[in-house]
Amino acid sequence: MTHADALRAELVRAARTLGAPDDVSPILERPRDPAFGDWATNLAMMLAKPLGKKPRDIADALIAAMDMARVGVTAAEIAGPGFLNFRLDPGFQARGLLTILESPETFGRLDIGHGARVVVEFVSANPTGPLHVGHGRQAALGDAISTLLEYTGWNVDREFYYNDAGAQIANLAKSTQAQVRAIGGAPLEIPDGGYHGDYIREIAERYVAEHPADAAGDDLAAMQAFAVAALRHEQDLDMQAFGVKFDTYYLESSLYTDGSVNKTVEGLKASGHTYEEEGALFLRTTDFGDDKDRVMRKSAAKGGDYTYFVPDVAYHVTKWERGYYRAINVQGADHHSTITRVRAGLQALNIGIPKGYPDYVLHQMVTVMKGGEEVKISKRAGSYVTVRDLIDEVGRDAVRYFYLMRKGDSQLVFDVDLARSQSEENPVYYVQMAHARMCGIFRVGEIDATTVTGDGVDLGVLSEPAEQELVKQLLDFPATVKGAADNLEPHRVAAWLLETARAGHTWYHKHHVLGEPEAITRARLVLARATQLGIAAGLRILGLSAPERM
RNA sequence: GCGCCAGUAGCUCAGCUGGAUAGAGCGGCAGCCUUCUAAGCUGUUGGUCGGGGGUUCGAGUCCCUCCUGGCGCGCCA
Repeated sequence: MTHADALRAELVRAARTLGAPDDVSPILERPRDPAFGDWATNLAMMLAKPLGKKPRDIADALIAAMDMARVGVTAAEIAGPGFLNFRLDPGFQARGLLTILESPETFGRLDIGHGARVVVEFVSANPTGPLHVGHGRQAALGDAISTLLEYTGWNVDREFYYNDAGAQIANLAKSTQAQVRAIGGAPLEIPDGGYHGDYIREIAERYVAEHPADAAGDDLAAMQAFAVAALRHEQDLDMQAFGVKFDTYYLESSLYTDGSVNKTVEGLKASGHTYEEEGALFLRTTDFGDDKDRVMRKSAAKGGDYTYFVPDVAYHVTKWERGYYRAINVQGADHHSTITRVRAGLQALNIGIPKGYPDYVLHQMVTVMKGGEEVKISKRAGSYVTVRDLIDEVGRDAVRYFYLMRKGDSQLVFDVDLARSQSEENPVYYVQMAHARMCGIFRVGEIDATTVTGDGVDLGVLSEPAEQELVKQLLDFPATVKGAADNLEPHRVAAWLLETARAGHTWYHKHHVLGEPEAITRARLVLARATQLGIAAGLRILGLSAPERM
C-alpha cells in the first residue's frame, strides 16, 4: 500500500464518522504549487451536498476526526473553497522509496487483470511492401500497451495478422509478374492498382534467379508465394530491428483453408441479416449502427470473392474462441470505418460476443518531413519512408520514444532531418542520461548498487526541496502506470520519465551523494538507487534501453 | 453532406478523467565546467487554451453551435 492509499483510507474512515455515504472515494492529488503541501483532496467539497453543510465546516470536522500521525501527516490546512492540504513528514514519505529497492521488479505493478488473457493485435501490415512510418507508430504503441497490460496483471499475447489473401495480394503477384517479364525483355506494364516500388523489381530479380524454369513469368501462384514470403521476411527483420517480438502470427489465408470463412458466412446467412442484391451478398450492418450495408461477397462480374471484411470477422471470432475475452486492436485512424463493420459482423453472428468487442486504439497519421518537405507516402507509387530508415538514422530508442511521447490521437509530424540533426538534444537521451548518472554514482563510489538498502538509514535527512520533489515524483510512478494502462496511453509514462529525469538532474546538480557526512550519503544513496530503478522501469515499459553509461 | 480525431507559448506537445496563479522540451536572451558524466544545471523571454453560448461552488477538461485542419465515407485493405 502506498502512503497515498493509506491517507485515502484514513480520509474515508474519518468521513464515515461524519456520516458520509459508504461509496465516498476522495480524490487525492499533488498540488501544483508545493506551498499547498504534499497532497490535496477535494473530499470536503464532495461531501458538501450529501451532508448539507459548508465545505469548510466539513473540512474542520475531518481534520478533527483524522489520526494524522498514523499516516505521516505533520500539518493539515483548509484552503480556498474547501481544499484540504496535507504536509507529510519527509522521512515518512521517503520510506516509500524502500519498496522500490526491496522489489524493483514489482514496483508499479498491479493486479488488475488477474491473469486474464488479452490479445493485442498491431502492425498487421499487408505483405505488399516494407513497413512505413505509420506501422512504426503502431509497433511502438502496440508493444508498449502490451507491456503496460502485463505490468497490470494481464496475460498478454502480441499478435500480427497477415493479410496474405485478397485483392491486394493478387495485385502484388501481378506486379511481380510484370517485373519478371520485363527482366525477360518485355516492356514493363505494371497493372492498374499495382505496386511500383523498386523492391518489386528486386523481388522479381531474385525470383528469376531462383526459378530458372519460369523465366517467362507464367506461374502466377509461385510468384505470389515468393513475393509474400520475401516481404514477410523483410517485415520480420524490420520488427526485429525495432525490438518488437510477436507471440503469434495469424494468416488470413488460413481462415480460408481451415473453413473459418465459410463457417462465418453460413453463420451470418443463418442470422437473417444478409441479403443478395445485384448478384452480391450483403450484410445488413445498418442493423448494428453502420451508415450503409456492406458487401460480403462480390458479384460474379467483380470476381465473386469475399471482401476483406468477411475474413476479418472470421478472424475476430477465432480470437474469441481462442479464449481472449479481451482483445485490443491498434490501428491507424484511416481504418476506423472497419470498427463498426467488424463489430456488426460479430453481433450478427449472435454467439455471445459483447458489443464493444474488440477494443480499438486508433492512432492518427504520421506525416514525414524530409528536406523541409512533406514526403507523400504511397506504397503503390513507391514513395515512403520506412521504419528501417528511421531506425538507421536516429536509433531504435529515439524512434520509439518519439512515437510514444505523444498521444496516439494527435497527429505526428516526424521530421527526419530534425530528429537526426538534433539527436544530441533528444529527450530520450535526457532521460537515459539521468539513469546513467545515477549508475555513475555507484561506479565512482565503487558501491554495488544492489546492496543498497534502507536498513538503519534515516531518510528524514532527505529534506532539501530538490530531494522531496524527486521522492514525490518517483512515488507517483504506480499511479502513472495505472492511468496509462487503464487508458491504453503509453505517452503518460513517457511524460513521467521526462519529469523524473528533470527532477533527477536537478537533484544531482544541487546535491552531492558521495563525500558527504555518512548519514547523508547513505540516505542519498537510497534516493539515487530508487531513481535509477524507477527510470529503468519506465524505460522498460516503453521498450527502451537503460544504459549504465553514455 | 455524413462520421471519427485534433486545434493550448514562435515550433513540437503535456495537462493525471471538473480543481487553486495553465506546464515541459526546443528556439531566443543572460549566466555556470579544479567537485559523483556540461548529452547537464540556473535564471529569463513567451498564452484572449480556435470563436461564441451553456452546465456549477469551480471548465483547457463536460454539453450545444460555428470556424479551421487531418482521416474516412470502394463489390480496396
